[in-house]
Amino acid sequence: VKVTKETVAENRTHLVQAAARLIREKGVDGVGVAEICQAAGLTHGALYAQFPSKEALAAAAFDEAFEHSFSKLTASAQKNGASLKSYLDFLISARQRDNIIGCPLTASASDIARRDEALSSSFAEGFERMVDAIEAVLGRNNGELGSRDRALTIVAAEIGAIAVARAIAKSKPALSNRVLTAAHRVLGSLEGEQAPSRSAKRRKT
Amino acid sequence: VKVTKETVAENRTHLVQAAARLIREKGVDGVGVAEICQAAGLTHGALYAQFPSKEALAAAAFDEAFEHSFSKLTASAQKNGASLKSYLDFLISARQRDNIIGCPLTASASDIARRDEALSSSFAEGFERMVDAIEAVLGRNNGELGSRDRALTIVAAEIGAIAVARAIAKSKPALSNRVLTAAHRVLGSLEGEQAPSRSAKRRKT
DNA sequence: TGTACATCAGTGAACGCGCGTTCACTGATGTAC
DNA sequence: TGTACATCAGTGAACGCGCGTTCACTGATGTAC
Repeated sequence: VKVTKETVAENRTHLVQAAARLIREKGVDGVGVAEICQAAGLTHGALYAQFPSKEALAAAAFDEAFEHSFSKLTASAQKNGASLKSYLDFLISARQRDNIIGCPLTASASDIARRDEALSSSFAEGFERMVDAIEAVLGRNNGELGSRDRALTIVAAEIGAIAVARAIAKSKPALSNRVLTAAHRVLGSLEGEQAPSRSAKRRKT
Repeated sequence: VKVTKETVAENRTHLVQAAARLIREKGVDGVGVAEICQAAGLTHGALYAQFPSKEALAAAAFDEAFEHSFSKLTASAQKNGASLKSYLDFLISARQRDNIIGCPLTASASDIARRDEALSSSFAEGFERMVDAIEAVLGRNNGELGSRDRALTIVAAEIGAIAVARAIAKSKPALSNRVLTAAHRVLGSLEGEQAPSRSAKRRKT
């Protein structure tokens, strides 16, 4: 049944969004194409009119999920002043841990290493964007630690903290919460002192 | 073919070790029972004389891998003085990233959340042991951050750093290395100052 | 604007395949005597 | 110690199942005239 161009685009969007949600929830191997297509309101055969394979859909879903998550992050952080604390409030929280359609970085970190290079590239790009965003709100000095090193560590640590918190949520919920609050507090301490801004310097002289 | 009790025990060990290696490498879903049994020198049917299911073997493999990895960690760290740096040298390195039979915490963090509670418990136990080991070598004071919070964060961050380094190794090897060195340096800064020991106090008075 | 028809997104049955698991069978082990 | 036999770890064919993918077909769309 041929459909309008509009419908084609809508169907593709539904497909990608359904894939993003289900893959985040169950993993790439944990969800079938039939289930994804059904969630998108289509039959499983329809997928192959839009994508050459399940893996290609997964890559598109990953990009989509990252875009969505990143825009929510920056919106939330900027509303609250774009400080390191505002980012951490969003990223390291029970809400993020329990969120079905949360950040794809945290959902599939250890999965990615075993998949196509396309997914590795997607992941790396998303990771770098996140690191850039964090670095932008860090002070320049923190002992001998540069802002880039701290930003890289904060993002990697956030990913680890959420992954751990999710992994142990079933068996040790209290410890899971503790990991989140500890990581939030400790990573927050890496903000560093802001080097005097140019306007502040000018005021002094 | 009935075999001696010794052989039974050996076969079981081979089975668990092969499973630990292959699951770490390919993930629980990425490796089949036939492949595991073949690697252990058995046919696939033999598994069910020892374990009720693949998932049960996976749990045993996880415990085994953790035990093995933890004993190597403590041995290596104690040889080098059991400081935070000696732990980080072992845990956050290219060697650890590329190691096939590395720490199971890092291999399957994001996998665990989607599996049985048995695996979640195993993971939580391993995580806590690691946190205890790290906390034992931390100084008591580091600004307002308690040693428990810092230890929890260091282990979670280590897991995240290795997961990220593995995920992006294929597409951005330089960035992968940078994540490791950054995490090593920044987490090392969380060691904290040692509160004066009792003997030192006594010397003062 | 109205008509004829080529296009192609979507359908759903069917495909081969590999999976985890089962089971009748084998034959050396380990035990009872 | 020697013999008879029950045990059961291991074998490998077979099972049902769900997977990703293919394909002949459908029928509304969108275009050519």
